[in-house]
Amino acid sequence: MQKAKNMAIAPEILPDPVLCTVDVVLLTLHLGELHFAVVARDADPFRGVQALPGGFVHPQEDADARECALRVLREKAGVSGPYLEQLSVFSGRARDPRGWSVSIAWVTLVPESSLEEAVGKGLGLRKVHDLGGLPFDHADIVRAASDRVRSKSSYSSLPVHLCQPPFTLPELQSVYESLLGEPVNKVSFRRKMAELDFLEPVEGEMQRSGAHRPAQLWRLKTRFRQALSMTDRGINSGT
Amino acid sequence: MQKAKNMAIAPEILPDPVLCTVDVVLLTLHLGELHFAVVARDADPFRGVQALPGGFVHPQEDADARECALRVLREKAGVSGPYLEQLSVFSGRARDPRGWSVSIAWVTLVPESSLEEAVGKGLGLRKVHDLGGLPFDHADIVRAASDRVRSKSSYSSLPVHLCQPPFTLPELQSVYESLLGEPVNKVSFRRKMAELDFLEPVEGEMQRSGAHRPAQLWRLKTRFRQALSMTDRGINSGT
DNA sequence: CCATGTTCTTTGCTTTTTGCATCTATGTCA
DNA sequence: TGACATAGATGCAAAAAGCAAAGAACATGG
Repeated sequence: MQKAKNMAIAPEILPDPVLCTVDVVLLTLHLGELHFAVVARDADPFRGVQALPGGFVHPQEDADARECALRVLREKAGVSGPYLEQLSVFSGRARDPRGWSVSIAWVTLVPESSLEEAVGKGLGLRKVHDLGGLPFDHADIVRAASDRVRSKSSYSSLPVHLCQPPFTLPELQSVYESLLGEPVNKVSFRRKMAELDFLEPVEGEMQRSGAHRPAQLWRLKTRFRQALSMTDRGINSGT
Repeated sequence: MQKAKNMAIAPEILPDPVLCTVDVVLLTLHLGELHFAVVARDADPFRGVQALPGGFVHPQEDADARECALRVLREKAGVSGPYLEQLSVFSGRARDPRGWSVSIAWVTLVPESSLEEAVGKGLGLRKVHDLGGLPFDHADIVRAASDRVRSKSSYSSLPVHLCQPPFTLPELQSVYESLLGEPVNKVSFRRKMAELDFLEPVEGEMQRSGAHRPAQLWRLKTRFRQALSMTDRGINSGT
């Protein structure tokens, strides 16, 4: 039993309780636009309202907050083993009517195809600029996640997690362009991918796209599934 | 009274308690090396051991976690109004013998001169690579803070907070070089500062350095006291 | 079975940015 | 007043990024 090992806290210094929760901004690209996942809340406050997938930390189940976020993702979105990074903590007495609370917010990026099943079961997708009606400070959280992802997109491998492997370089480029909001020079893009060195070719080429030269297929090198590859010079606009 | 307004939580879904604390990595430059501040813990566990300044969140006093971090800085290090940014959350059941805990970790950068009084009153300074004997996971926290600051140094105004204004460009350059761990080309550095555009000249020049041309004095523009100025291309090595 | 269209990929420049050496400016001090 | 030291500017060389256009590889239709 865990409690038996715990050290007692003198009652006079025992702090007032703080609600400790986790919220996940699950991002994906749908029709070339960044979307985040919402689920209907199953309890008050805001029962039935669409909100970020989240919940209380369960000290018995969760070894740490990352495990908690992964559990939430698994239970509410059917997602396992995604790229997951800590965003920020949102805290204070004003954000939750139940009292002083802490939300440990996480961002995760997945290809749209990995959400198909969950979307059939009630998971919702909303554009990251469509923030109306969100409870608590979830609008702030989504904004922060979107800003973080967009700013990291210009100098890292982050956007690759929105692509279902194997994928082609033109496909990946269009993902980068969606996040950056502007076209990218093709040659510069390929030079940058070579420099970042997080892709490896997959044998066999794709041809389904029709009457033209087939493209090489690529996938993420395994050592970059959690760690990002970064460069000190970003990608700029193009043609 | 705050409690009166709070919404009740049904007992069956009330989560187990989580200890909610704040820890601050207070960084400064001493003799050209990055140091962090430690204070002797005033309670068990680890009473008397040198640790990061920190403490429990006080829901009555602190409006949010940032306010809590500022309070800790004020009470334990005599620092007010510094540049302060959230680092990360360190959490889990293993990091604190009292139970499942969350530490919201913050980084702050101050000029050495602003710590003189607190150092006289028992605040300690240790090199960021000297992590022996720290309690909890404070070594991990300091490492994360040091990594964050070093990596942001190459493309942002962050290091300026280690300089007591007014300062000269050569002084600021040597601060950047200390953080980057390598010399920086003088012309590139000045071009980058001009591009980042976070400095404004102070009338009057310094001459105390002796038998040579005096240098222009500068200070941080007020709008960059909390927000950083960033560029998409970093500073590289130089002569 | 070859010409045509389409997109992927590479190549050869032009333009921009960065790095380096040097030159000038402006003070102190003997 | 001239030697010295560091601040700051300037001009050129090297490197990187951007752009246009050529070449490659396929499907399709005459």
